Amino acid sequence: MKRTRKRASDFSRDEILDTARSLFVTHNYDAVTIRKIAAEIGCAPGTIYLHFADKAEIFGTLCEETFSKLSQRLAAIADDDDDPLECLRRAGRAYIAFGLEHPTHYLITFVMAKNSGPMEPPAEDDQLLEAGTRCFGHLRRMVQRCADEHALRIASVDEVSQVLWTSLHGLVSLLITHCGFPFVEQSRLIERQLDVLMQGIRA
Amino acid sequence: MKRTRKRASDFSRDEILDTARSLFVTHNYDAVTIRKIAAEIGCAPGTIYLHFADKAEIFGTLCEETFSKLSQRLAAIADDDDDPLECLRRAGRAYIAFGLEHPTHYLITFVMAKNSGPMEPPAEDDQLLEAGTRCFGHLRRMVQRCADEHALRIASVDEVSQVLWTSLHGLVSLLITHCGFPFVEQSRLIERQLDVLMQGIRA
DNA sequence: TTTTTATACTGAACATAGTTCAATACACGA
DNA sequence: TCGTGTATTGAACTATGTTCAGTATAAAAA
Repeated sequence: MKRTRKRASDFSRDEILDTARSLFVTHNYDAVTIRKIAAEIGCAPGTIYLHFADKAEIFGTLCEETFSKLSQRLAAIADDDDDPLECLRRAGRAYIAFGLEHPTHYLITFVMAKNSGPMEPPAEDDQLLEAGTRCFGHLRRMVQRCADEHALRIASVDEVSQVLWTSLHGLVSLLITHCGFPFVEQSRLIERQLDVLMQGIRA
Repeated sequence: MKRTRKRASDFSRDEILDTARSLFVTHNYDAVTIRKIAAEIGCAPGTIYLHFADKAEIFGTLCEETFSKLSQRLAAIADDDDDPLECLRRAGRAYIAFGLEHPTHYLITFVMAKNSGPMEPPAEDDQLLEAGTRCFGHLRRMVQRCADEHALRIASVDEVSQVLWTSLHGLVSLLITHCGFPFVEQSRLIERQLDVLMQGIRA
């Protein structure tokens, strides 16, 4: 015999992910508890661990899933044949919008990054970082196209890509976490940031 | 009688802060436990709470203290009579260096920001945010000087200041947490970031 | 139909957090 | 020496992630 599926209550991996995803919209990482997920879907805490090694794996899976959507958006923009500099600006805008739409996912992937702190082992959360690096790949590809058309002041595609990414990330993460700070009106700040960055890299 | 000081072991506020500070250098926020601090200085966990309301207050105090140093550094740079754009660049460099020197303090103040997550109340950690906003004040003052000398492309001092801050913050926080990412050589990336930002804001 | 068996599931228990508080120890004035 | 007020204790409370011996169940076997 190989399979003994189909029980009255069969708690699937997807059911856990769905519940976690919905709790995620209104609660942050610490507030979404294994016990709360279990209670929500009506199973015991231990059941969760039949499908996931630990809490991080649950949220890592959700992040991967969410960032695939960002990856698609960026890919679509990168495939446009518009002015590459204009593509880059649109990609930046899309990146920021995405972060603001999925604040918890964004924070978990890019700022918590588990073990975040000095002196910790590199962690190498291959699974978790993959989503991010894939997105970065699209960004880098767009920068490359700008470089190919001699539209950049700076020769190194890596340097430009990383400067853009870190700058966009700073804006997104501060807009998400520091709601208290008296930022200027959000969309204006975003456009200004894009202005400065584009002006800073163009030839 | 008013004071019955001087016991065999008098656990002072400073002793707690000193211990926490030293643990901080090699451990992140979660790893520095109330019980570990207590064990280190040889008192009971409860003793800590005679001096601090909770764990956040301990680390908030340390952050405030640390960021006062940054504030001083920035103030010194801001008071220079050099070319204001050059001051700004030096300030950016100092800000980044500071973050890399005090990674845990930096993360706690600017990325964790307790309650960080969507839908949480603004928190308004006046005490904790004060350090940061004071530093931002120096930055803003420098930007103002650039504006006074018509050295900026963009009229709004607030917009420029915030764009600079968020961009610098993005670089610092990613360099601290994402040690795994294949960044280009660190000092080169930092200078490129400053290049792009300066080029992006100058008239 | 009854028995066996592999597996999904349970939920109490473990380790570790932050935090509280009744009980205790102690220094010092009387 | 005693009494008093305070500094200190450490067990206990709640809550977390995680584990695992035990239980229930559905399918295969008899």
